[in-house]
Parts: sequence; structure tokens; C-alpha cells
Amino acid sequence: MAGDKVPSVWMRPGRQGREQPALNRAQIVAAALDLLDAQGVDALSMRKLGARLQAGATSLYTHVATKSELIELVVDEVYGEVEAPRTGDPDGWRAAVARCAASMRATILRHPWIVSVLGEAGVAYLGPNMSRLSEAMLAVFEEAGLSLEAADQAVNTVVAYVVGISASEAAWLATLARSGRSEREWAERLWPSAEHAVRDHPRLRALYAARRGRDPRGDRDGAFATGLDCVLQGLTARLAGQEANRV
Amino acid sequence: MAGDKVPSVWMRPGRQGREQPALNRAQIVAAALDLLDAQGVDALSMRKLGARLQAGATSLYTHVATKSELIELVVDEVYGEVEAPRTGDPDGWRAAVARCAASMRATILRHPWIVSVLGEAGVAYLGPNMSRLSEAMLAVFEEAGLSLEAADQAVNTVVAYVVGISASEAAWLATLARSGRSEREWAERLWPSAEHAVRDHPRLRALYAARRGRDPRGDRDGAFATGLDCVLQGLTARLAGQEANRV
DNA sequence: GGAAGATTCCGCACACTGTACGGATCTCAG
DNA sequence: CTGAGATCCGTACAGTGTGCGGAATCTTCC
Repeated sequence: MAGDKVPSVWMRPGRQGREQPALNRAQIVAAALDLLDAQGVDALSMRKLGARLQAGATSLYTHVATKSELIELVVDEVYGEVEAPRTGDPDGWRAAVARCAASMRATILRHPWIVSVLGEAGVAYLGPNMSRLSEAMLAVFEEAGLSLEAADQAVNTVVAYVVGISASEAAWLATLARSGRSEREWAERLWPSAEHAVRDHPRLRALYAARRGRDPRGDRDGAFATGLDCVLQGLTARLAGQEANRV
Repeated sequence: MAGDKVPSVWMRPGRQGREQPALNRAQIVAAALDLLDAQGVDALSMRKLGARLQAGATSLYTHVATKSELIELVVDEVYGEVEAPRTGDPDGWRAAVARCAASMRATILRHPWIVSVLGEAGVAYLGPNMSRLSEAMLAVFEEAGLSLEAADQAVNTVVAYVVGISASEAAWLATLARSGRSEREWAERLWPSAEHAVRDHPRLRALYAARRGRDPRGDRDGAFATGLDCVLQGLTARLAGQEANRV
């Protein structure tokens, strides 16, 4: 009877004796991030995560209330990778914002699974990293001459564009990763289906046809920058308008 | 591809007696949409969906290869609610695009769960409704004077903004719906947590404080329109630039 | 008629999920 | 030494997507 239950703590060579707690939040979040990056969103289960930490699944619940909470933590962790803009950038606010936007896009593309988690994470606006980022962008726009309300507007607009376009790119990348094929090959395979969908749509057909031979990676950066330029252009105009109103 | 069988929606009396196939794609997709709208994304399971159609769970697999495919179909169905812009709009291309964008946002807010499914749906660009929408927007931008490539750019930019901002609004609404509380009440409850997150961020604190008393619903429409105006302004500038280059 | 083949429906089973619960083991304060 | 509290985890439960095999029904051809 007594030998029935194995005191598993002893059987864990690296980890036995509890001179220190074996698990902690930061560690769990980091492992979850690893797992997500390596295997995608479907592979994140409490059991697998526990295994990766040489711990039981339910042990995690000592440090994390629920899986959703864990995901929110991971998402904020990812936001931590975004390079926030600084006020007083010698290249001007536009360059600062553009750099931040590029960093944000790169971060999302580095973690494509984040798109499928965007709904779960709900209001992650309260995480420390997201807060830091928002504050920094607000500061830059204020410095550029916008009121706080207008700066908020501007931040929301820019972030919406960046997240929107990065999400569609990331969704594409994630589908690729799931299928394990190269982009060219996959497009080739997709083509018949696309062709059908596109039968009555000459413009779409022309676009698809034009893209067939080209490397699709190359002009995505350009497309992002061009669109961002549009948004910033609009903001600049608004800024000028506000100054005009002030005078 | 589309099941061209006549909708056998009429009387299904007992459940047995199969004078006509009892299930079909369109019906399943419609029921899934209903379920999602009524109960949110967590409530969509094959078993529950089957029950709602008075069918077994695995029966659905005769008409739908996989749950992901079903979701893609539902997403395209939703896109079908978006009012596509028409060329030759008497109010000009800008108004046409703005109307379409507003319709798109309204559609997303009517189905907030779509955010949590945006990752699954992956490349839904091939659905008939999404295709129709893309083609229509391309046509409008072409009419405005853009090349096909530039029009594609423009469409992507506008859609990214609209989806991005609507997604963040929808995520908020979905969290609200999950908690079943009124927006004001929820914000009240959230406040302490927000206050902590915002301790070292004066601009964020000012924004939160300013929003405390106000009705948050009212200026969201305005915020959307303002941001969209920015984007369109930028596109207009680009259009002018292109014309200048041509001359 | 009746037989052969398709199509549709579904019960069962399997592997897997998030997490509630209660007990085991540890550390530390008194 | 005693208790309190933190931490870890085995077990269990309700629920998931879906593969499989069989049953019922419809269609087609003789």
C-alpha cells in the first residue's frame, strides 16, 4: 500500500527537494511562449506545457488562474518585444512611429499564432508591456502637436492598420506552417481552387496571375511600408489642419 | 463546389423517412451562424450544432469535411452581409469606400466572435463573398484612377484598418458579452486593475480618467470615421501624386 | 418487379482537452 | 513540536473533434 504511490518528487533528479519552489509564473509564461513558437497554437495544452516543465498539468494552476490568463500573460510578453518609439527622435515623429510600426509587424510575424489568440486575449490593454507601448506612442504624438484625445485617435488608427495587415500576413504564414510546405508550392496547389473562386472576377484573376511568377516575400515589406505611409500622411494632414484651426 | 441541391428546408416531420436529404451545407452553415451569434465561439461544437439541427454530431461530416472548413464557410457567409461598393457612385469613390467600410465594421460588430476565429479561417480570401467584395473594391479604386497593383495596395490598407479597429472593438464587446454585464459596470469593476497597470503612465491615466464619466458608445463611431478619413486622405494624396507622375 | 450501388445518417470509440478537488509533501513561524 | 500555508500532482469529470463500420434510405439499371 505504502509503495503504491510513488513520491514523484524524489524520482525527479534535477528537481527534487523543495529548497525553492520549482515553478513560477515567469518560467511558465516563457515555456508557453517557446511551445507556441515551436508548434503553434494547437499544441499549447496544459498537459504538454506541464510536461515541458517536468511538472504535472494541474501544478500550473498554482501560478496561473486559468488558461486564458496564461494566454494574456504570453501575449503581453510578446508585446514586450516591440521597440517602443522615443520622444525627441532626431528623425522626427514620423520616422519614430514608422520604426515602431515595423517592429510591431516583425514581432507579430515572428509569432504568427498570436492572431488565433487575439480574440481570447480580449482586453490585453492592461498588461504592463502593452501599457508601456501605448504610453510611448501617445507621448510621441503629443510631442508632434496633437492633443491627448487626438493622440489617442492617432495611436488607435496606426495600431489598427499595423495589427490588421500583420494579422493577415501572419494568418497566411500560419497556414503555410501548418501545411509544412513552401510558399510557392502551396500557392501552386491552391491555384485551382483560387481559379474557381475567381472565375467571374477579372481584376482578381489578373492580380493572381501577375503574382504567379514573382517572389511574394519581397514586396510584402514594401506593401506594408506604403500602406503605413498612407496612414501617416493622413495623420500629418490632420495635424496641419489642427494647427490651422488653432491659428 | 457549392451544393446546388435545392434547399430541402421544408417539413422534416419525424426524423426518419428520408424523402429528401435532411441536411445540407447551407442549412448547416446557417445553423452554425445562429449558434455563434447566440452563444459565442465556445458554444460551437459539432454535437451542439447537430442537436440544433436534430441530427447526430457525426452526420455533419457528410456535408462538411472538418470543423475548420465549416468555420471558413461561416466566415464567408458573414462577409456576404457586407455591402460592396459600386463603381460610378454619384458621391465619388471616397464616399463609396467609406460606406463599404462602415458596413464592414457594422458586420463585424454584429458578429463579434469572428475575431476569435480570424486565425482559424486562415486564408478565407477564396470564399465567393470575400472574392466579390475584393473585386468590387478593386473596381472602385481603379475607377478612381489607380493602377491594378495600386488598387490592390489601397484595398489591403483600407481593409487592414477596418478589420484592425473593428476587431479591437469586437474583442471588447465579446468580453462584455461573456461577463454579461453592462459596459459601464464592467469598466467600473476593471478600474482597480487598470489603475495599477497605469501607475507610471500619466497619459494613459489621463485618458482613462477622462473616459470615466462619458458614454463610451457615442464616440466610437466618430473615432472610426475619423481614422478612416485619415487613411482615405492618405490614399487621395497618393492618387494625386500618381497623376502628377503621369504628367 | 428486384438487385446493385450510392448516398446519407449515426452510435460507438479514441485520444485529448481544461480544470475542480483532495491529499501529499514541503517550508517556516510560533 | 505544532500548526499554517504554500506547492505539487493523481484522479476524475464533462466535454471536444472525428475515424470507422454499419444501417437505413434513395437511385439506377436490369
